[in-house]
Amino acid sequence: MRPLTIGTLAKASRVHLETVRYYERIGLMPKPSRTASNYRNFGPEHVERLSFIRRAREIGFSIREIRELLALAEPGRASCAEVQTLTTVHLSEVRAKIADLRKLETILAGALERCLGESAPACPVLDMLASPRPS
Amino acid sequence: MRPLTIGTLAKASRVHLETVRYYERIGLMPKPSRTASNYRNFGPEHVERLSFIRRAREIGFSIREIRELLALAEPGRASCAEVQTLTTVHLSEVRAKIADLRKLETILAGALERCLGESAPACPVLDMLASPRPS
DNA sequence: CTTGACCCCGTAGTAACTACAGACCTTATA
DNA sequence: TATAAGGTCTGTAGTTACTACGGGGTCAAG
Repeated sequence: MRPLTIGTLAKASRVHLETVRYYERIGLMPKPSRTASNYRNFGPEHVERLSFIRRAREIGFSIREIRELLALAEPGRASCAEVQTLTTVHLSEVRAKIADLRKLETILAGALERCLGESAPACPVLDMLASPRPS
Repeated sequence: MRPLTIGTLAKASRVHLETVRYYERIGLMPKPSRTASNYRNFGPEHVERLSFIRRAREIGFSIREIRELLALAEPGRASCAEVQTLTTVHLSEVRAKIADLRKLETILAGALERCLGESAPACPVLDMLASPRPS
């Protein structure tokens, strides 16, 4: 098969082309070999790694966390326990964020409900933002 | 009372001092008057406006949205309907985010559960990230 | 041989701050 | 009055994770 150019790699792993270059710049992806005309030349292992990264991003891991995951995924380092720790931390962050957003949801929905009620002398949303003690 | 310096204003409205300057730079806060020695000199209306902004940020409104809210809050423009629209849009964004995070939560919790199960030949989290079809 | 699609690099822009550096000013204490 | 601590000034750069651009070189098809 043809040498894998950056565009093909990007499509294969469903990562934006410019993002591939970005990942290389920040050292998340290894520098690939180059053709005579200086084009990047990737192999299947790059597709795999890049797809791994994309999936991890989709699950909400940060670049820093992905670096750790990739290190832990190295052969010989099958340290499931450490991966578990990382994932647990991440999960609890996700849960904290959900809890926060649910509070916001309640606040916003409450204000909007008051908008629909008849007894609104002023705008309930603006009131809430203007006064120190929102309902 | 003393002229309200930036530090005092920051404390009173519970906004980081540097953020106050930032808000002024981007035109979210009006430029205050200055003392003879070029210190910013604020009044109670600044505390109010800054607190309004902080509460709106806490509820997750973007700076752009807050600009609109502030414009709508101007006296004479009591356009509750427009505020309601803005808030409704924001609420649906919050709900969408919650839905996304809940999916992540399920995925992460599922992988971790498999970690605890006995039948783990490899790391379930890494497996999930490595294979195109996670369970 | 030309056209269009691809690739190169470096830089700058995005959101919403936060953190300096180096200078000046004010207030409290000795 | 001197000085030391702490507050304020400006402008710039760093943060996260990209995305977009400009100005060029390269490759494959017709």
